[in-house]
Parts: sequence; structure tokens; C-alpha cells
Amino acid sequence: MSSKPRYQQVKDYVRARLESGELQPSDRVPSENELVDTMNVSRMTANRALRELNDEGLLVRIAGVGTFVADFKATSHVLEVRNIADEIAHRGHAHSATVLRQSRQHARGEIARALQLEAGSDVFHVLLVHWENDIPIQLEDRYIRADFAPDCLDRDFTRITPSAYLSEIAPLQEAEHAVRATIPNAAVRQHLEIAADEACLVVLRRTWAGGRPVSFARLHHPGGRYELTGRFAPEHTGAGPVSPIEKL
Amino acid sequence: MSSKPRYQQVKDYVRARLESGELQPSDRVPSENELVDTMNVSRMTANRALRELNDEGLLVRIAGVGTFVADFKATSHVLEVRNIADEIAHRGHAHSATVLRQSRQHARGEIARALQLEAGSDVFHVLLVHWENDIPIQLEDRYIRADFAPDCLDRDFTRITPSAYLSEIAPLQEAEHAVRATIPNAAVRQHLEIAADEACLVVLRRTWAGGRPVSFARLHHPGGRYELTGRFAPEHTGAGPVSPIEKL
DNA sequence: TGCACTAGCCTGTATATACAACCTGACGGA
DNA sequence: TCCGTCAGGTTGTATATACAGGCTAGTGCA
Repeated sequence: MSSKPRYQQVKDYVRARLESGELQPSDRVPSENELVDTMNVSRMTANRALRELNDEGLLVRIAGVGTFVADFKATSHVLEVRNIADEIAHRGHAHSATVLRQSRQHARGEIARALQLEAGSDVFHVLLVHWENDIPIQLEDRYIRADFAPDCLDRDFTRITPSAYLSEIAPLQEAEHAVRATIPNAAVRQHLEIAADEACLVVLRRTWAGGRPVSFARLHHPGGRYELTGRFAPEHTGAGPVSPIEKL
Repeated sequence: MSSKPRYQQVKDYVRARLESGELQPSDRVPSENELVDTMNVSRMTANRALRELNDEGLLVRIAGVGTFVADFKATSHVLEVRNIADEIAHRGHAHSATVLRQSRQHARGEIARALQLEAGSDVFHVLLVHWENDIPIQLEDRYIRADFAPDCLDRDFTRITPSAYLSEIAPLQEAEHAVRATIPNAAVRQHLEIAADEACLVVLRRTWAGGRPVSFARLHHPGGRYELTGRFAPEHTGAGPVSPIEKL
């Protein structure tokens, strides 16, 4: 109640008028001075409220003119790429992993390029299958700079995921993703137990630490059992998460 | 220069110390009062700088204790889903579209469910191919509530994309996406001119207006020529966009 | 020794005030 | 009529001040 900060009360007030439909896109929103009068706050408080709503993309402010309701930008939404173990845990399912390979190799071609290494440099190669309730859900094919993770061969990746292991060694700074659709080869099909007429959703991920790429992973998912989902709403709708597009 | 706001100068100063590696995750950051002394600003200005860096996820602030460098969260990154015409334009290529179908239909099964309509309700069906420099890049299979867009059959979708048309009618409020990998059927293969051994990246999109779903689209992309990319860095790295994972 | 209390630092918020820059519309002169 | 000027509203920023509340370390008492 009164415990809520006043700038938050102003934000809530404006947001409520947005969500009720009372204020439509491109409509004018009360100015800072109007809010000073109607809400009995100082101008700095009204300013903070409107500025934060602007930062959140709900409002558009034009110096000298006023504050307006933003249009819904249909052009750019986001999809979430989460750690597979977290994702499975979030669904309330059991996660486990099987290690298929854990070895030292010399980086060649694609791997050397992705990690920005000289051909022949030492890298660790980890290949494992992630299971969701005994159903294979991801084949993780990961390469790690040897000089970044010297004890890689000693770790038990059924207990800690490579992703968690990496952020344990050093704070990761950047990540880069690409999502593709491919037809898997026989080995991938076998490990993921997928039919011959099924495609794979492949996530390529590079992570940076200390200003250089330290890990490159190819994450294969069975096309029939996995999808990336995302929902975009004007922010904090309070409506809570809505079911993603149901399997059709 | 001096034109830059002082709170921005403070932010830049702190951010530079983060990016140079001088400040490591969980390190302590100068307090507001220390910044008041060293940067010759008022405490409110230092507060705004640190608060915004906190909102951006770079810092963690604990009342009564201090401000610290945040850990990089490796668990959740984002991918961008953009309007195909914008995306092509952004690459500096020419976009065009071919309309294959534009008709009124009765919603059944999957379509009725996605649009939350009674089976048999009127919907418009639009099927078109989007071209990037004369190469087919997306097959758009879209259904629109008939009562939402009465003049749908009269529009020329080679001049305005259905997506732009929809946001012209009414401001869209929410969008929902799912990304899948599938093996396309013969019709899709023919329209996108893809080989038999190529998969499709399929984006399913539902958009809301006035609190109800108004459009449902299946967007097929050739797996060999299209990918979703995203990069996550601690924000505003100033480094500019970095090349996505190069074709390997 | 052990414990309670307090001084001092920290963030979080709120206000009054001030000046700059910007935009619009009205007014008035050429 | 056309155009320049100016008044007034709007956002953007900066500062000084104030109080509340959280946390910590150290002091001093039992």
C-alpha cells in the first residue's frame, strides 16, 4: 500500500490506463506537470515514472512536445534460449545426461575458426546426450579451448553440465547464437532416437570469456519434440505466462 | 564531449572499468558518495548512473551494503524474430512477394483452435512467397479473423506485407512465437525451391489485438538459407554488431 | 568472554529548484 | 499574405537537501 514508492504508484496509474484501453497508441499521456497536480508528487518523481515507462518501451517522449503511448512494434520480438538443464527443471521434469565422448583433440577447420584458434591447437571435445524423463532431448557437441579449462577431462558431466562448468571456471561475458533446421545424419538420429523423416533444430552457441571465444557448441534437438517459444506483450501485463502455441 | 549528460559520463566511466577487466564480477564498485567526490557530480546523478547500470543487469545493488559487478547470466539469452521484409531490407537486399492464394475460408481444426474461433467461422487465408533478391526465403501461410480485417481480399500483398497490413488496421498488442524444425512436404519444397534433403525452419506466430488472437501464421524458411541469430553481451558494448556465426 | 548497542556507511526515495533545449501556436510587422 | 519573433508548455538534466531503512564493525558494558 503506502509502502510502495510513489514513482511506482505513478507508473502503475499510467500503466493501468494503458492496459484498460483508455489510452490508445499515439494518444497523449499526462505531462509531468499534470501528474504533479493530479498525483501530488514532485516533478522529479513524475519524471522518473514516465522516463522508466519510456525505457520499457511503453511510452514515447518527445522533448518540447509531450509524452505519447508507443505503438506496438511488431517487427522485432525475442525468443529465449535457455540452458537445457534449467529448461527441463522448469518444466518440472527430471534431467540426466550421458557422456558419449570426453577427449582432447586438435582443432581443425570449422572448430578452429569458431574458436579463433590456429589449426592444430588443443581443444577438448565433449559429446553428451541430455535426457528429459528418459527421452533424449538434446545432443550436445561441444568444443572448449584447452588453455581455458585445463581440468576438463577430469570432470563428471553427468553431475554438472558443461555450460555450468564453464561459468564456474570464469564468468562468461558474451554469447552468440544461431538457430537452424537440418536433416540429421545417422549418428545424430541414433543418439536422439528420432525417425528418418524427422528434422533437427540446431542451436549453435559460442561463448566468450576474457575477450576471446572459449567454447563452441552444436546443440541438436529432435524436431518433433522440441521448439523454442517466446511471447511478447507490452510488458508486465500481470496476466502471467500464457500457454505457448499448443501442439497442433 | 561536454554535450554528453553527466550521468552518462559516469555510466561510461564505470562501464569502461568493467569492460577493461579492471572490475571483475562480484567486485565492489565505487559507492555513490565516492563517485560524488571523484567525478564531481551530485549524489542524485551518481545514483541515476548506478541505478540504470543496475537496471541493465551490469551491476547488483544491495541497500546498506554497496554496489557490485553482476555475474554474467549464461542461462537465458534471446533471439530476434523480425518481420521478413525489414530483415531483408536491413541486409540491403531487395524484397518482393508473390501472392499464391488470397481467399475466404471456414476455420477448421488447428486454425480454429489457434484463433480461438468456432469451427466454421470465417477466416481469410493468404499464402505468399517472400523473395530476397529473387531467391525464395519465406513461405507465409497466414490466417486472419474475417471480422478483424474485412477488406483483406481487396489488398495487394505484393505492396504491403500482411504483417504491416495488420498493424495498420489496429495496434497489435501481443505476439507469440514458436520455432520448429520440420521436413517440408512437396508443395512447400516447390515454392521455396529447396532440395529433397533439406529441412525447414518454421516459425509459428500468433498476434493479438483487442485481447483476442486475430492472426495465425506459419512461416516456412529453407533450412539451408535461413537462420535466426542473436548475440548477448553485457549491453551497449560499443563494439557494434559482430558477425554472426559464419556459415561453417 | 560474550552480548547489546550504536556510529557510520550504504542504497532508496522524495522534494524544491534551476537552467537548457525543444516545439508549437499566436501575434504582429513588412 | 508571408514571415519572423516571442511566449508558454514540454522534456532533459543537474543540484542540494532530507529522511528512511538496511547492514557492518566496533565500542563498551555485563
